[in-house]
Amino acid sequence: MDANEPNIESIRETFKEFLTSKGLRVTNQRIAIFDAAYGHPDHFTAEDLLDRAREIDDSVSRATVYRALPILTESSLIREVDVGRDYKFYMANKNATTFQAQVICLDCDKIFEIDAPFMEWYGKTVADKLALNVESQRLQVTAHCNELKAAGICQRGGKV
Amino acid sequence: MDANEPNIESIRETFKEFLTSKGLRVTNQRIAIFDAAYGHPDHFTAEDLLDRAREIDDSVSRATVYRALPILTESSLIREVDVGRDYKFYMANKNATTFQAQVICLDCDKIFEIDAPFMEWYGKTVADKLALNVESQRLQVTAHCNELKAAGICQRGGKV
DNA sequence: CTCGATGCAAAATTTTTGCAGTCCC
DNA sequence: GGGACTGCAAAAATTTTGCATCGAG
Repeated sequence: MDANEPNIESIRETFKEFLTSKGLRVTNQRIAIFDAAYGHPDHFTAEDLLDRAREIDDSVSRATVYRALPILTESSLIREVDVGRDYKFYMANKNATTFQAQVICLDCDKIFEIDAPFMEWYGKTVADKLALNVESQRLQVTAHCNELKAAGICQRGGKV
Repeated sequence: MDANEPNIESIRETFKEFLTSKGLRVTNQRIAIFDAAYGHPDHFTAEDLLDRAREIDDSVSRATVYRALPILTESSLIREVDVGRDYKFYMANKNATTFQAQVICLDCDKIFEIDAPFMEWYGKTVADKLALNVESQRLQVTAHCNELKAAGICQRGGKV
């Protein structure tokens, strides 16, 4: 945790303002889902989120989680991370200023976020060359970390 | 179609040899599925492939298609292209020598393959810096082609 | 009050699997 | 002839949807 990142209370207010500005209602369930998402330090699935949200408000249903996820994504407060599994991952959009790529470890099955600032250049290049309006980009690396695995520490700490 | 690309007959033989070398059997269904895949000029889904394979051999079942896809992928004769939809795409692995990225057009909903040779450098960089064995990489750009759309020709020809 | 939001359960969708019969080698 | 392969249908697994009810504004 970074000491100078905005605290959850102020981000929660931002979320409420986002809902109101879109003409959506501020419900207990939506707040519980937001809190669950922001309390999660890692990537999470819809099902993970449901479990956590229910610890906060046990009336939260699966359907509501699935209906809240696009809203949270649109607000940019969470980010969808699709690494090609059957289900999608999400994560709280903590203050990352540069493009994030994912490293998916085939040994420990974890997803790590790494900076890939050159992707901003790449997006511009593609946009110019092909006359496109780039909407989003995705860069993923699937890899083995054999040495680490051998040492029993495939599980890397926060920063890769 | 490129005139000097290997013809389907010789690639089919390669596939048969691959099956044999793996101790797998050369069945009519597998050959029909192979032919259907290689006869498809574009990206296709499992369901597309089933339809086409059934035109060749109507005994082909959905289960066999799903069971054949990993084999074809492992043989490198087809390539999996996952762009984050509910279902996966595949395509015949025609002679591409450099890394291929995908451009997904939000207007015409098509997938275009483009060369991204710098990804080979990127893979090496990641491998070195993080002590990983890179297994695969994925680079995708989602975009609008508004100008083209306005002109009614969002549908770009073969080469982007 | 009003109408958006919710919970529940059923549906939808793609992919996988169990099993009895088939056919490649 | 033996065992890998196949088709069929049921199962899995995640996400979506219809509908009656609830509750935010």
